[in-house]
Order: sequence, then structure tokens, then C-alpha cells
Amino acid sequence: MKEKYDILKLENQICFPIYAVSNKIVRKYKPFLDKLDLTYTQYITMMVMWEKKKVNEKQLCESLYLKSNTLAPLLKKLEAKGYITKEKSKEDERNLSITITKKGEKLKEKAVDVPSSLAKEMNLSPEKIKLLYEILYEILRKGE
Amino acid sequence: MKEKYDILKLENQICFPIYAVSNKIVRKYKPFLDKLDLTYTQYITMMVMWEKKKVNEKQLCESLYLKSNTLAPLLKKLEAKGYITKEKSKEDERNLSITITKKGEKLKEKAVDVPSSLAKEMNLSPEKIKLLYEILYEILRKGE
DNA sequence: ACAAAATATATCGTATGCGATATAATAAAT
DNA sequence: ATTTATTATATCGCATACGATATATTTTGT
Repeated sequence: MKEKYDILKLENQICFPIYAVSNKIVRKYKPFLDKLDLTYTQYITMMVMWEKKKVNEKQLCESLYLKSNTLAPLLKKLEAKGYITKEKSKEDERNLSITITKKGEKLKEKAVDVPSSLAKEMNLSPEKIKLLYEILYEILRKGE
Repeated sequence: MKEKYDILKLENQICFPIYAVSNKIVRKYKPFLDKLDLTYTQYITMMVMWEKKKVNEKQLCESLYLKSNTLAPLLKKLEAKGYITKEKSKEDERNLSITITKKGEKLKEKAVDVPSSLAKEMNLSPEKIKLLYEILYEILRKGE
């Protein structure tokens, strides 16, 4: 018998399992990323750097769907670890130009085994991964 | 032409969009939860309380897929706000028994509109919600 | 040209979220 | 019965993640 407050039950939420799985993923990554001396957020930041070599902070924020106030201190740490360098852009001094270092490039070789390790832990069929991927990016594309 | 390092591109990750959507969800909830003076984590905690009325901290941790060290300070805040009370369980003094208050019950009436507000923002078809739900809980069930 | 609006970062305060560790209470083992 | 192991919370330190706000630079409007 359906009740007015059923919609407030945890089991009837779609957002909650997304949140819970996200936390679980970060936990799962940890032992692998510890070997690279990276946190999960630092890792996805380096993913952008490995691909782009040089970006603005703004591009980074857009790529990672994060805000400047999250990335700013994180970039300081990546700089302190010697994986990136920061400098004001010549063309527009408002922009912060971020460049990967040799050491940062080098790290890519150690990181290359991480995705398969995680895939093994997730153990999802390619069909489900594809479905998940499409639905999630549909959500990400929607507004803001 | 496929390259060894393609697996390290952000666009080829399945975990990243889960993480990004999770962040986005918490941001989306904020304006609605502000009216209830709850954060997202406090909100899902109250969801359990609205349903169960009385639980142990351990049950709460399991329901929310969170650790004691995340919930302990959060429970203090919910207690300070007057939504729950805490006391050591009589049968086993290791257990922390958490009970919803009248004020906590009352809050449910204000919260009942939140899920539909969010559903409107998400705007996903029922089929996609069902698919997403099943895949996510498959991940949550797997190990730990 | 120059004030006003827009843009890109940085800083601050608050609230998670976690592993590691400590503590207290109960259960198990001998 | 007493030591040992297990269990349930609590505390600590670190790293996000966010909105709000401040600052510096560039663009726009007149």
C-alpha cells in the first residue's frame, strides 16, 4: 500500500546510489593511487594534463566539472610535487596557464595500469558500462 | 589509431562521470536543502531516520555506505539541531542508539517536496532511471 | 578615454569522507 | 576466570567540494 512519504525512502532515490557509488569508487582507487602519490581528484587532473600538456585553470574546471576553489589548492599540491608548473598567461594575465613537467609525463607510465586494475574491481559488462556512460553524460550535459 | 595511453583519457573513464554526476547532484540539492537547514549527507541520514525512527550507528553506516568517522560528527550536528537524540544502547553499551525527535518527524513534511523538485531538474526517463538504478546497486553490492 | 561590467583566480569558512589509530565494551578461547 | 580477540564508536589529520566574497585584469559602453 503506497504512502505519501514513500518517495522519501532511501531505496526510492536515484541520486543516492550515484553518490554512494562515487564514494565507493574513490575508496577503491585509493590503494592504487597511493603508489603514485596521487589522490583521486589529483589523478583525474593529471589525466587532463597527460592528454593536453598545457591548459588554463578554467578549461580544467570545465573538463573536471569542478570549481576554481576546489582546483586552486589542488594545483598547488601538484606543483609542489613537481608534476605541473603554473604561470600567468601572456595574452591574458587573468588566465592561469598550467603546464605538465617531465616528472609529470613520467608518472603516466606508472598510471597506465590503474584503469585495468579498477575495471577488474568493478567487473561490469561492456553493455552496462556503455549504458551507464551514456546516461551519466546526459545528466552532465543538462544545465550548468 | 589507438594508442597505449588512450585508456588514461578522461573521456574513456566510466568512474569519472559517476564522480562528476555525484558532485553535480549535491550542488543541485543544495538550494532545496538549505530551506530545511540540511546538507545532502544530513538529508540522506534523515531519510533513514524518517523510515526507521530508531537505529544504531552501525546500521546507519551500512545503509548510507559511509564510515563511522564521517557519520559521528554529522550526528552531533543533527543532534544539535534537535532532529535526533543519541544514547548508549542498554543491551550492548558499545552500540549507539539513535532516535528521531518530534522536531525531526516534523521536518519530513517540509522534505516531502524535495524529491520531485530534483526529479524535475534531472529530467530522466523512467527507463533510464531504472537502468541506472540497477547497475548502480549491482556495483554497491559487489565486495565490501 | 574612462567608468562600469564582465571574466578568471584566489581566499575564507563550513561540511564532508577517508584511513589510521585509540578506546571501551563484549565475546571467545583456553 | 582471565587473557585475548572482536566489535562499535570516537578522535585525528589530511584532502576535497562548495558558496560567498575579494582581487586583478580585460572588455564594454558611452
